[in-house]
Amino acid sequence: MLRRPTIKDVAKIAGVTYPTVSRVLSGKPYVADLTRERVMRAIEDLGYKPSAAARSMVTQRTFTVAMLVPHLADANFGALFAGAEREARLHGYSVLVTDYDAALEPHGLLSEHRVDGAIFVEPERAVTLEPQTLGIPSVVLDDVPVDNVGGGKALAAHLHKLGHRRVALVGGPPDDLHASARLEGIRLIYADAPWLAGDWGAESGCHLTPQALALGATAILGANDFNALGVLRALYGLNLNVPRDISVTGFDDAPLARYFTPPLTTVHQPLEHQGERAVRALLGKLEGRPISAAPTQTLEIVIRDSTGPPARPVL
Amino acid sequence: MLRRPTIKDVAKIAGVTYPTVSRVLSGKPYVADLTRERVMRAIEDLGYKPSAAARSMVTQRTFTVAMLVPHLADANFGALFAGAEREARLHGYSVLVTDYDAALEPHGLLSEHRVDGAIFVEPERAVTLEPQTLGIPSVVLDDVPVDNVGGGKALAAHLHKLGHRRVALVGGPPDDLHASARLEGIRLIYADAPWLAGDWGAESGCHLTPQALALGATAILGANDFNALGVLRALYGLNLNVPRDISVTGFDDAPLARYFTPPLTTVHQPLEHQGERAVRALLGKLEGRPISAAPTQTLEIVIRDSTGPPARPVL
DNA sequence: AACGCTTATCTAAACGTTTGCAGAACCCGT
DNA sequence: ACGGGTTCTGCAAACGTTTAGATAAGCGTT
Repeated sequence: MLRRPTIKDVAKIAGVTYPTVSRVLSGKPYVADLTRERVMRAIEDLGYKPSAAARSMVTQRTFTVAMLVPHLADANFGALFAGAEREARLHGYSVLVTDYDAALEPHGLLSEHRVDGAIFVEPERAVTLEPQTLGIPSVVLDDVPVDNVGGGKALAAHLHKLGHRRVALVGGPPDDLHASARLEGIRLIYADAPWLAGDWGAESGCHLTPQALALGATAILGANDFNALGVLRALYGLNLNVPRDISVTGFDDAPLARYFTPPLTTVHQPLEHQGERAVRALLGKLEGRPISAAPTQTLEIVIRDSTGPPARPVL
Repeated sequence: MLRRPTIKDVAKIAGVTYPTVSRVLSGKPYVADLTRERVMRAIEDLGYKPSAAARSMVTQRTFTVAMLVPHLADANFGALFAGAEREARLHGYSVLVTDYDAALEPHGLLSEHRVDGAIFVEPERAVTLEPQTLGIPSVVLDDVPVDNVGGGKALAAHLHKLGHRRVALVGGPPDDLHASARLEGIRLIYADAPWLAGDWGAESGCHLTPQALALGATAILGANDFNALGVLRALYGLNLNVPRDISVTGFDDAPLARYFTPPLTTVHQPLEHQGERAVRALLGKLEGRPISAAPTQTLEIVIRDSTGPPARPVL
């Protein structure tokens, strides 16, 4: 294998000049049917594939957007990507996933005009480099806002109706916007609900559980489903039954949540839809379309087996 | 904003010609210290970022490799990516993650010389398009083989020692190589162990559990941790206690596995390491280095609380 | 038979880099 | 003063496309 075939090789075989081939490839009008056919054949025969690099040299576009996730390691962004990918494809774009940190490296995605725009999955990081540092348009997932407050409230209301009088929020980084919003919603019902912050991992939920119990909580709300899993784990270790002795809830409705022991009551996050909308917003920016502020999306609570009446009902 | 600064703009400001700037950027020798300094300053001032497209036009390389995962949606490849990314960065490459299907689209990663090589995470798909269809070097994750057979055997041996006489493998696609290898290992101990195949999801483990029970199994081996989670869920629904009434094992040691109820006995998969080695193998191919066949890597069993002696010991 | 339209193709310039080669300037020993 | 190294910098070609503008051919009107 010496060299990859170029548009010129195709042209030579088809007996035309190379701009004609270009026209065929981009589906431009004014190409004779016969010519088009010959060109197609040549392309096929040679196994020619256009060079994205050359194309984007002249068009100054890559038709690619980046999706920056916090740590790629643990994330839960599968559905998010699926939605984003589909929407992007619909408009002739493709989506690349990377780590924040990797993307910012000297040769990273964002540093060398490799993508036309970026989607930041976590708002916190985005702001610190948003202004002009980042030379390309970007959107934060939260530009498509979801009603975390409402979700928290729904969960709290559910527990309150079951008879719980004292609950605690466990997990989530102390300065995180989502976690804070969820707490805010909870406090709409339980004004003095304590928050034992940590991070988004199961470990966090696990080791904070004893404290929540010590605070007298009869229901523990995980800041997300993984936190909740940790809580479940700790409770199991303490020989406490869920939901008989204590109730637990999560947040996000991860695909696995319905398989926890017991299946987790949580709030469903329409991640796929969010990914789709984020892409739509980004492409809007890219093509200079005015972006209408997206309406906040309400979140549905999904009740499973991890919640029930408290052990000793107050009434 | 009219135009992004180019190497020529930098050159003008620094008072040199643009090839000199190029030399500075690529750290070539023979650049006067003073000149280098002036150029650096200009780059800084302008906020200049090189164009990857232009660069790869002339070098014919992108210094980027793709990591193709099955469905990106559900996958468990976080650690894998982390390892790959680190190793790649070490050699000046970056890693992009995408979906098989997306990558093969007309404008996908693989179709337009956007990457120098590809890593296929699942062997099955890779072979179907390996030969010359795919115009670039690629490696399959299994080029860095792990001892699935040994892992299965270790699990089986552990159960056997606990006193189990009848076990069943649950989940995993019927034609999957990994799943088959795991079964093979199990049958080294339990020659007639049945396999109730499905897919890799929790759902699969969940609805196949009753059948496994009907077969008289006192221990159920999930083909992976998610399958095992489904099994745990089903058992919970059946009011059976793990491990008192029945034992359960997984495979892979997903980060979450230690937080299952009860914490899952499983086999640890060194994903990070595998990602690292896959990249090393790929870069080897890219740079024409001879690739030494990697030795099969042994897998460690990790024993947690989901396994114990059978309910009615045979002896 | 010359005219204008439409349709099809070609010519040439441009995109932003890297790199081989050819100078230019300097320093050294003669 | 002169040739012969170094060390630095400029010139020009090349990479594979897209796209405006020029040209050519075909055809229906006058």
